[in-house]
Amino acid sequence: MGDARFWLFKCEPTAQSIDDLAAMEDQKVAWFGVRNYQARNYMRDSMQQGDLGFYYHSACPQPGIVGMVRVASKPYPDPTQFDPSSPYFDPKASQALPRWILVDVQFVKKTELLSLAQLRAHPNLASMHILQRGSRLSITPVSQDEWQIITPLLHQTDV
DNA sequence: GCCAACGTTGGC
DNA sequence: GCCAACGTTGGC
Repeated sequence: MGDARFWLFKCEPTAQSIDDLAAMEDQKVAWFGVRNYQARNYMRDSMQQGDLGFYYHSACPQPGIVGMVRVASKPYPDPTQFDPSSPYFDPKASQALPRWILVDVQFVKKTELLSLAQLRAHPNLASMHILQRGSRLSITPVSQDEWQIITPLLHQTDV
């Protein structure tokens, strides 16, 4: 703890693209709907306000990194778990014993697509979590080495 | 649309 | 506690 950490946030662009995030109030959104314990634990136990992350578009024609984001809150209960009308409602969760914890994620910048194929092609990124066979976690840690390899490959978009 | 990989559920 | 069945993810 204490050291800066880096993350990768996966999201389907049909659900919430990097442009959608940039268009939100304060360019910030609660990362609701995570229902995987490991991903939850990262948010609850390991993330710190100010940590940086990559924004990754998945399950789409061009999967890959499309921008940079920042952890913009401390962990707090995901409100959708208490909402019976939400698809993320969890009847086993209560206000006293919330089960699902999230953080706010804030837009930092949009970049040109750094595709999954490009990531795979890089010899020094082979151990990246996202590149492992069968990797499905929606939130994964990124090592400092990986961060320093990838950030220079992210090019500014002309907007 | 296919299918491999993974997490969860529930019977026993 | 085991494990088969099932649902979901996500690249291709």
